Amino acid sequence: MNEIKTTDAEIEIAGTGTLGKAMAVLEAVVTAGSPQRFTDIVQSIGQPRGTVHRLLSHLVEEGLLVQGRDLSYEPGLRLLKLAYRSWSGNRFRDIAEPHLLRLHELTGETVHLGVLRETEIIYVDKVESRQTVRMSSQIGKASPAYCTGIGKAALSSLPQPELERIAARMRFHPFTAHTHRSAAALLAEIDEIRREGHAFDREEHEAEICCVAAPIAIPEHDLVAGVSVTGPAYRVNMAQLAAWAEVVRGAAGKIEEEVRMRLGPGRNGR
Amino acid sequence: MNEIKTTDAEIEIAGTGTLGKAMAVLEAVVTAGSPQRFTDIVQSIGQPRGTVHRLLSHLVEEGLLVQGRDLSYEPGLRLLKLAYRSWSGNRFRDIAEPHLLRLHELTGETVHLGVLRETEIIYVDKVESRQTVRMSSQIGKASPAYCTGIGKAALSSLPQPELERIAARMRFHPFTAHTHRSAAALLAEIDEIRREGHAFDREEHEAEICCVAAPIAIPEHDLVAGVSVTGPAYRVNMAQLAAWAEVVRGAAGKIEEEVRMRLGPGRNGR
DNA sequence: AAACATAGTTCCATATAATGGAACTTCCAT
DNA sequence: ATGGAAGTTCCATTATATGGAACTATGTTT
Repeated sequence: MNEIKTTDAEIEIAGTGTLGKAMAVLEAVVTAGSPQRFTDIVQSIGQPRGTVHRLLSHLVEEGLLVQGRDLSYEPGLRLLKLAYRSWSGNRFRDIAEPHLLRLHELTGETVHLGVLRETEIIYVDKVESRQTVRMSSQIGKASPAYCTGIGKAALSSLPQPELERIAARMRFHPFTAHTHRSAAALLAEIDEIRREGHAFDREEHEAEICCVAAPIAIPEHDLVAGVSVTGPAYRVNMAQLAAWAEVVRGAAGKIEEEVRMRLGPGRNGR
Repeated sequence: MNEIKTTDAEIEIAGTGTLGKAMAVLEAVVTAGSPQRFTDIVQSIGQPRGTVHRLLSHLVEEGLLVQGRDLSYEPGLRLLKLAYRSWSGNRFRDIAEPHLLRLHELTGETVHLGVLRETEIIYVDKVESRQTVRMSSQIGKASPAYCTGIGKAALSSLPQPELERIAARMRFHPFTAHTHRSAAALLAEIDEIRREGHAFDREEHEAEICCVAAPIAIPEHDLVAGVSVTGPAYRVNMAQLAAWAEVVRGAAGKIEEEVRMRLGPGRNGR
């Protein structure tokens, strides 16, 4: 029992016992994006019905899921509450915020702060270009590292073996005509990014969206992140982005420095 | 073992077995708001060290917590990621959004959407008055129901027995001079709110902050929520709030109607 | 430096809680 | 009515969580 299923559609279950299974169920429901019925969940998890049923009851009792009158399961509010408290108490985000605001004032475009987690970038803060498009945050959104400016910048600050280990786990989905299609192509660009100190996203993730990003690396806190300035291609051409590269690098450097100062050295002063 | 500890400082552990304990540990770390050391956590949980230690390892392995070099524990990014997907896939929020924007245009002040969960209101969406003060969301923030406009509005739409059950569980913390100090006082105001159809927050939660709110109740989906328009007391006096009451009630009504239409009837057409 | 104190980690026999196959109930369609 | 699909409950079996205690690492005092 408890084998790791490797079928594509199924979610992997880690070696964290009961908690791992419960999280796999939670993830399955949350990822689906629409209310999931019992049978759907059983299928995506590949665990016996009795087990899945009990896990679901526990998740509902904990407020992590809610069950509607049609018996389908949806994410519960407790997740939002937990995330809010994590976010608002996050010292890295807190330290970076004024620098993001300054970067926004300088450029007038949207500024993002993202942290690398395995092969993904998770956005932890954002300053909107205007309130126009959509009102609210993409905070918590996860995007692949290989096709985003922050992602590539963050990757460029990793030691080569670590970078290669992570690159090997990526699945290169071709979002646009410009998306990297292989680890080799990505690694080649990373070399260049290391020399330049900044990365571009040339409509690699979304058509018509470009950005310039710089890495923030604080190895003594296991933190690999990045800042970026993003804009629509029609308004922000490559020359403009290149011109902003320096202030973006500057902001990244200042954030790095301030985090070092305020968070202190890690264990053993390493 | 597994007794429910009732000491004030300790976190209660539900009857959800291993998951319940793991969530109690997670909650303890997240709630603390600062990195928690092993011993801190053991104390706030009141479970044996061996057990807590293993739970922590599993939570770290799952990405729900991260452990710094000084061995302290902090919330991990996986929480943000899960919450983002829950939030962006939330149909109630999605349906309500245009109505919130319209309300913001009409009033020019900050508009909130919140859902009642036991004795608390959890904010699920927000339209900022300006981008001035702080850039980002209080989405996911939990506030007590008895001292917020949305909270009182939402409570007013509950059947009396349910209301009384919930009111009995509240602890009336006196945030300001105007905060209700007892269930009796709250229940009396709820009576009035039921007659009027809207609720005010007269600086009851935060000094200098007022609001007017209206309830959104969709019993067939177990949804009790509210919308509000909030402003600083110096700019928004009671007369102004009273004048907005009607549009707020209107927005709440339209949201209610549209949710009923698009989410369909619950089970048994109840 | 030695002795002490404190914090974190590992171990393992035991008890408890998770497991999962199967029986059962409910709901819906024909 | 009848058949079938979806959801729920049951319970003997087994795996997993438990937690007291021993252990290791770190840091403080004399």
